Amino acid sequence: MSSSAPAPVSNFIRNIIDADLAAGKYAQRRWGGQPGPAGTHAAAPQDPAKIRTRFPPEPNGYLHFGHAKSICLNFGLARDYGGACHLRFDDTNPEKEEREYVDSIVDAVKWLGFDWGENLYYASNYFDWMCQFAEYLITAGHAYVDSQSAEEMRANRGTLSEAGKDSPFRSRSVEENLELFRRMKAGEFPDGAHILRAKIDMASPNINLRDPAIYRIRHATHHNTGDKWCVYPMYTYAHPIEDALENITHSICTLEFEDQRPFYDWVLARIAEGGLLQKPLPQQIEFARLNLTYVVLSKRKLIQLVEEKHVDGWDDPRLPTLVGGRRRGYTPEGFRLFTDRIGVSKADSLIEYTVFEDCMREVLNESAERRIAVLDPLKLIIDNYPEGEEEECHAPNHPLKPDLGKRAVPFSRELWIEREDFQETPPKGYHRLYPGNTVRLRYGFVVKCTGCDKDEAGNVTAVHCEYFADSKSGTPGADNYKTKGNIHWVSAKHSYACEVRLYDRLFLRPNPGGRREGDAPDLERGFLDDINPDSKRLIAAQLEPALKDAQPEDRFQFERHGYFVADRKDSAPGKPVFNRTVTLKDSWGKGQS
RNA sequence: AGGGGCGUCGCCAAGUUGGUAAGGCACCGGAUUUUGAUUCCGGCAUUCGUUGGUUCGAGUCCAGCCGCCCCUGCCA
Repeated sequence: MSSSAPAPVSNFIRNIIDADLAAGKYAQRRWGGQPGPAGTHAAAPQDPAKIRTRFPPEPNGYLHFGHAKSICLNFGLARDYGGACHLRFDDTNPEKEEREYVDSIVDAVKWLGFDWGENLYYASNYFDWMCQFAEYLITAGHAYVDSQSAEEMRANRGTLSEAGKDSPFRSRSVEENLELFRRMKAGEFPDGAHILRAKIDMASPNINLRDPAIYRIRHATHHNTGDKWCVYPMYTYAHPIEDALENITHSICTLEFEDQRPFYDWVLARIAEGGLLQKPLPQQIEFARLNLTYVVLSKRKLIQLVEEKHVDGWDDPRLPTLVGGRRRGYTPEGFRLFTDRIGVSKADSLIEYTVFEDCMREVLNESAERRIAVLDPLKLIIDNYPEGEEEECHAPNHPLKPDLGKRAVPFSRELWIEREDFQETPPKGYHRLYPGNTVRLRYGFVVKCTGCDKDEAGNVTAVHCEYFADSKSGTPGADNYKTKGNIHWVSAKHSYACEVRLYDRLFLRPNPGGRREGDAPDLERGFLDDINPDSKRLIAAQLEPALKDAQPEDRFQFERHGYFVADRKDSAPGKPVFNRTVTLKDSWGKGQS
């Protein structure tokens, strides 16, 4: 929706699409309004979508930042080229997939700001066609039923450097294969008794072409098709068919599927030979998956973090899941900006986490209203301010957007200031509060520090100062006071204590579990070794009164601190709880306060 | 070991038919600034993993070498 999108930079995928479009590759392609084999599109009008891409998650887990890259990529291309992007659940394995995940995936994609319109599909709705195509392949001599055990199959597959051996069942007749496959389908055999395989080449240097499995027996209830089937297609067979049925033009996936592409093409070419699929056939394009420093993105590791309770569930704000990022306060705009900023290529890359954070800062700086919060409160007493008196100061809600107005913040004799804004003996270059120094209380008065109180242990318990009555911000002459320091505060009498969660990176090292300098050659480290024990800190902050009204997911900049969001789960009406999304940049070294 | 990929500034990443290295982030200066934030201006690869070759001319073509990633699930 937002218009100021910069011109997209060229990348290898856009180059392919540009060339395809220039060649008029899809000019004759038709779209029957629903996915289907050649016949369902034949008499239909031209496909209104210039290109079709798809985001095809398997509904067996939560989406993470890596998926966000893929989502933004696929939906972004469709948007830019006047195409369509389908949301398709790749639910070919009945044993691992659940309804709960499809709902969460739908939410996540919507939240990121994308719309698939009518194009929400399930691979499991194509099982009839996949099965017909399988029978066609058998009939054409391109597939056979193998009755070896899984172990035998593995043993006969060969190795990376040695050819495999043909299965003793490889030369069964078409009739026998058809008969067996139909009986498989009818439920006459137990799991694993037989398997349908593509007949390609057991000596292929590409292991994926050594007669890959295409249909296995699984007596299991499927979340969508129930007990209708007891044979299920393998991903490598199903995926190209799903793409073709849906008129996908560019099937974009990650690099590890590169070796699979010859089989992808083989499946489609064989079936198209039977006139069953519309041409041109979809093409698979592979890109490098997202890697981020200080983060783990593998499903296995994320599960472990959750199950072993190193974090508080899948939506823990420290997790790089989309639900976690959402609770953390990261924004959809930020994810989109990030995807654009890092680009897409085939080179393995490792993106610095700060790039991600900077994208969030950039978006939040523009959109978040400002508020005042004292995270580590220290009392400031203005000795020459009349006891019992109070007045209003006025703070702009957004320095970049005066039209957002100002709000009143109460001022009184005793304030809370940030503990780190006072130093009895200041380091060089420090220009906040220290005895003798003059500082402006942001949006309020200029004060001169006169000293501090301490307890027996020597800890500072309160700071004293005197204010200049004619220095109030916004009043004539206030600008005559020049101070280098400018600190925030809240009135002790009017502020309220609130739970704030200060989140920090979950891992202490850029490559969690990676080797460290000086490690013995045989030392194996786990990613859990690098967990940051201090990644979540709960504090009681003092907030300005206006913050009480914050609604779940309202985002603010707490001035001089960073961006915070009212937790969508733990906030109660009138009692929001805040999560720190990301700190402000700080060139003075405050960093992780 | 066989196959498939990748290697351009600290991190990403452009580089259509060979013509003499975009941009972003980071970083370093300087200006503005009631956030040590933001914004703004300026700087930042004689060099494209490496070695040779072809050419008037190569990041772009050829050959060799080096390094990294992926592939031996009835997972996706």
